[in-house]
Amino acid sequence: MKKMTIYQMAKKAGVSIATISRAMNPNTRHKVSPPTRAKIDQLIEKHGYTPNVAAQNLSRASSRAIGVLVPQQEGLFTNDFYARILSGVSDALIGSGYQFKLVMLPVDGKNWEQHNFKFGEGVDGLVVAHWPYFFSNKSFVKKIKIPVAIINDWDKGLTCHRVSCDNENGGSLVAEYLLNRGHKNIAVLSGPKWSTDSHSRLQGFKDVLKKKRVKFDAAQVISANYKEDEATQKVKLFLTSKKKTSAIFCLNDAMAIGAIRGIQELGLSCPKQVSVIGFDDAVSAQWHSPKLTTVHHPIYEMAKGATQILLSDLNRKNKVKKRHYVEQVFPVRLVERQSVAKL
Amino acid sequence: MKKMTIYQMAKKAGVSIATISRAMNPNTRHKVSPPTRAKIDQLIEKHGYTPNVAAQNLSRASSRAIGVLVPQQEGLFTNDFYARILSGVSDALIGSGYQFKLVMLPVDGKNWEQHNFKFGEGVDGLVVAHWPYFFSNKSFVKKIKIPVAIINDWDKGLTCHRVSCDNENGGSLVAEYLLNRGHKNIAVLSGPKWSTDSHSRLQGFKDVLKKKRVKFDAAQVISANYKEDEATQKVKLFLTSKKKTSAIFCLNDAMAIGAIRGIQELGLSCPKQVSVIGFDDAVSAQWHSPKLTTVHHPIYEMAKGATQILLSDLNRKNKVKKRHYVEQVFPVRLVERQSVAKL
DNA sequence: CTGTTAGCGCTTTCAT
DNA sequence: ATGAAAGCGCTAACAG
Repeated sequence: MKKMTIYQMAKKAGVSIATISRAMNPNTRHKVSPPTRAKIDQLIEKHGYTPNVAAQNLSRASSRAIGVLVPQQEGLFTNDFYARILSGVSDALIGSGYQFKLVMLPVDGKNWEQHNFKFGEGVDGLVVAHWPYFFSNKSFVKKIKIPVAIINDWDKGLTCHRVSCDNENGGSLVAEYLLNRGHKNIAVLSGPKWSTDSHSRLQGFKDVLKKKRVKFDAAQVISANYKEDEATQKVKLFLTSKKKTSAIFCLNDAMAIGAIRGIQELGLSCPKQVSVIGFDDAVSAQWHSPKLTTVHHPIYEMAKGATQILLSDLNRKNKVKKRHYVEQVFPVRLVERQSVAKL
Repeated sequence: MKKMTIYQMAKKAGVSIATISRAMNPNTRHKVSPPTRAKIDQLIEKHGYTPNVAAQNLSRASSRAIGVLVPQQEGLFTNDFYARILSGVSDALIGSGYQFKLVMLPVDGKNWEQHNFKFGEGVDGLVVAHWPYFFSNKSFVKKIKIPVAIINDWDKGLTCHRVSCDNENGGSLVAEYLLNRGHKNIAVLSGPKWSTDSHSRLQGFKDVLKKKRVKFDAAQVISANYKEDEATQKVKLFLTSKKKTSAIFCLNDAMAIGAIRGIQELGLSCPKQVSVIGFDDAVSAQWHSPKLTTVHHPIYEMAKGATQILLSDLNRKNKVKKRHYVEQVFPVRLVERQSVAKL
């Protein structure tokens, strides 16, 4: 049983295709007389007619879909962060009439040029959550002809919407919290050098220390890579040389988990002997022992916000108003659990 | 800067639109002479031309996208199960040339008829992971004109592809494991009556008990609803009346977590006094204390398998071969952790 | 309220 | 190797 076309339906109903079209579209449905409407409805039901979406899209010059650009990676959504992003986007889409399309792009830089053309990929707008791609292709934002909203606090001055979170304040909150609990000798497990988030967090952290006149030198930052295992190793190494450290600020939760393991493998207790504080508030953070004190990253809200911004841009498009790019910064908050001791 | 059309590109290149089209398409690209190809490539690059996807889809009568039908629910993908489904689908799609489209449908039965027409929603095939919808609309499988793969072991005899897991064997594994560890007085926290998975698991469980001549009566099954909180309540109630229970088989992990809490709130120890075993192997299961012994549910593999089946169906479509529906059953395995004691 | 008709931008024979 | 032209199925003016 092949799909029916609007022409076939029109013939069966004894009306023109325009009438069928009107009857099918919520906005024009009232323009069809009740009797005709009823007849058409019945026919539609009987034959299970559904309009050809491609034809509609072509005719309307819109796909009524927004895309989410993510890295093409095995098991991507078992990554809590991406799962939260998808939830944010899909929640924002509820009731909007827009569909949700995943646009996956490889993470390695190879052949990205080939993929560029994919940006037209049948979406009216794009939420970008693809770090690697972004970094080597900032200019794509200029090339792409549809509205874009980027999730993160990279460059200013991009011709697109941007949502980010207050990483700097997050770092400050950590510093204040640790200081208040009596910690003076704090080590930092940094993120990869390319991570602007990591830099901002560290900056906010240092600013508070400086303001409070707590000395902090480069030797206290352990350069790491956001990975759990590496954190374990580096922490063990660090702790065996520098005895004085009473707390470690990990620039993400994965490393915090790793750090705790490192501490425990050294036969030390967390938080009794060494406290750990993370950043992100990954779901697993609340289950590990000790439960991780960390800074909540509003990634869900950011994704939702990015989508909403996109949607209102799309709605505004018909109007004459000139486009402007919105930037939204979401607040972070410290979540106190059990991995930081009071000295 | 508006999007260019193939006509504008053709004019600039001094060739016909057919030539542009050929140059853009991998399959026909070799039919264009190298010089022309080069010129076109350069022009495309210069103007950032990308074909209009809707037009392509209409012309090709294919969207090169597969859809995943999921319930429209806030925070859906923070649910581990759905996250794993998405990962499975997107992993299967890597390199396939197909895009991934989320089709979200409300969970309450209202207006589902209105949504029916959405099934044409611009996808070439559909992976169904929408329990509520399925149950009230089994017939949609007949109406829909594209290949469908359903994730679960509902009805046999549906005209679509189906993947499931060996729930019954899962139940058997649990029974054997518990029996081997010396448990005789086992309670069961059942799932909602509509859950065929739950029934199958229980069936497999009972079969083993019967075979081993361990008596089991209806009073030992606590009817519950897959919810954590309810499990806590029911377990506390049950345990205060029936003292003999040494182990509880929970038909999903959420309830297992709840059950453990119930046990602990009663001042009892799990697994020392009461053992608990779950089903699903949710990510959180490995972090709770005690770490949950459970049956691993291959939902990721199922989603991936469903997608692969769909893709090969789609590829086969051109050929003359008659369609046939494939059914694939994935094995489960027991994951031993710390929530079951040896008596 | 309903029908006619001109696109929408591309793919794909069929010629040449 | 290239071009001309016929759709693909629908929407939206426009006319009545």
